[in-house]
Amino acid sequence: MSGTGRRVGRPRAEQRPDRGLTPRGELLDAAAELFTTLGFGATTTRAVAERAGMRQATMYHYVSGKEDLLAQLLESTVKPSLVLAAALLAQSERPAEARLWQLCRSDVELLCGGRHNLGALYLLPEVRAERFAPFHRMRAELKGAYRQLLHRSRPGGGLGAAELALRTDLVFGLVEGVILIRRSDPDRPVAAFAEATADAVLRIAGFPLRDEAWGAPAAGA
Amino acid sequence: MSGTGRRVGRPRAEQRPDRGLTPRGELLDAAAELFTTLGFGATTTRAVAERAGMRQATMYHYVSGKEDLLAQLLESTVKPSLVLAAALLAQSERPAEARLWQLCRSDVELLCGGRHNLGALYLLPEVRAERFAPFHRMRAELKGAYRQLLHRSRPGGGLGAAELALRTDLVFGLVEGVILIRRSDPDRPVAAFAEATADAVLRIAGFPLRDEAWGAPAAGA
DNA sequence: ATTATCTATAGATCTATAGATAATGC
DNA sequence: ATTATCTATAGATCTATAGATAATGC
Repeated sequence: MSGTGRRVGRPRAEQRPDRGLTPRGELLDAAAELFTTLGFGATTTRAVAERAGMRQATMYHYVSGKEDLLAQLLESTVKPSLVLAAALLAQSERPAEARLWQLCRSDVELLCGGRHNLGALYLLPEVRAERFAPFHRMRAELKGAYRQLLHRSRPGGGLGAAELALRTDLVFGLVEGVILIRRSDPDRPVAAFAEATADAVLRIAGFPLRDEAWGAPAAGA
Repeated sequence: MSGTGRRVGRPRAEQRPDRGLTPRGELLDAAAELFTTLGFGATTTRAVAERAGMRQATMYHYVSGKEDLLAQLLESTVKPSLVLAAALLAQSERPAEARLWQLCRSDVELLCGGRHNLGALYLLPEVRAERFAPFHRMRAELKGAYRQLLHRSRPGGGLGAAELALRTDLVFGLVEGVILIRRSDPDRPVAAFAEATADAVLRIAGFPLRDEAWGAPAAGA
């Protein structure tokens, strides 16, 4: 696509090795680094463009501004989990608690695995703006999946609506809380941590410890 | 202190009802509102000063700039928990799990109780700067208290160092995760939520559900 | 001709300082 | 005299647009 060799248009002022990204991809990558490192408000369009290898004005050829980049970065942190959640909800033959565990682990890996702690962008006040409604909708949908899996799981089955909502919040809070944990310890190995978080979620949900009693697939609710 | 009546100095351009705060207090209050609402980078010195009832330049009479305000706001979100943690660590006659539960509840109430979601400021990239080292030190100290209480509690007693560190992270992550929960549901009643979070922390720590088995004071480790 | 990029810049900020001013205190 | 505040502003940005330029495509 953006392969080697001659490309149409005036050459860039500063040539750099081709990273195999589209210009928009280069901008997103630069924005991810700068937003999480310097902050959104403190990041200038010049900084983003220059780090992406182009002049400030050129950026407007590809995006309408910083918010455009932020919106896409946010959505990229939810979409894969949302796709997985939809698949898991359909697997009604598997015990709900095993599916809940898998969703948690994978969600934590997504939040902790990327090169930048993009989850930290969730808390930006700017994200409240109407412009980011699609992101908020996706996140609400993901939370809905957690709630359903909790509801269908063994100890969740008997819960009243209020109690179910509360546990959903706690579970979702723990999963997204890994954003803060990652912040204070950025180099932690991800895989084991993701599993430990998924274990903890099941404990919050009301299951006994996995290494004590859980492990063999339990009967579905 | 800043009571009624005549005050030294040129009067403010726009007179407003006295809120009983010092000028610095008015600035902190304005900054809390604006930082959490608009974002730190997007908040201008003019906005802070004007909302506090003075002109932009006057602000420099009291603070050296926005970062000064941010530093003090951050510290105010940890200090009360730190004081409580020190007191609890000294109460060696009480079961550690009861003290852990109390610390969690109180920490959540602090994070969710204030007029603004100041915890959301934790994730600002600006906060990494050397200038905020005191805040980071206080937070690390609070986390250390959680670790000790976990260690001294019944199920934590037998944990290896790595496992203890992991559970400390999960517990601390869940408690601070309430910042994100509050963000998506700002008007939740705090008291019940704080207790539910403390219950969840004990479950993560390895205790059975409070409403199933816990409640009577258990023997200390 | 089309495209991607560049340079240049108008207009709108924003921060932090300098110096003036309008109160009270003595 | 002291103090708290004001007005004014220099200097440094930053954003987004206008128009020029240097490639490839046909």
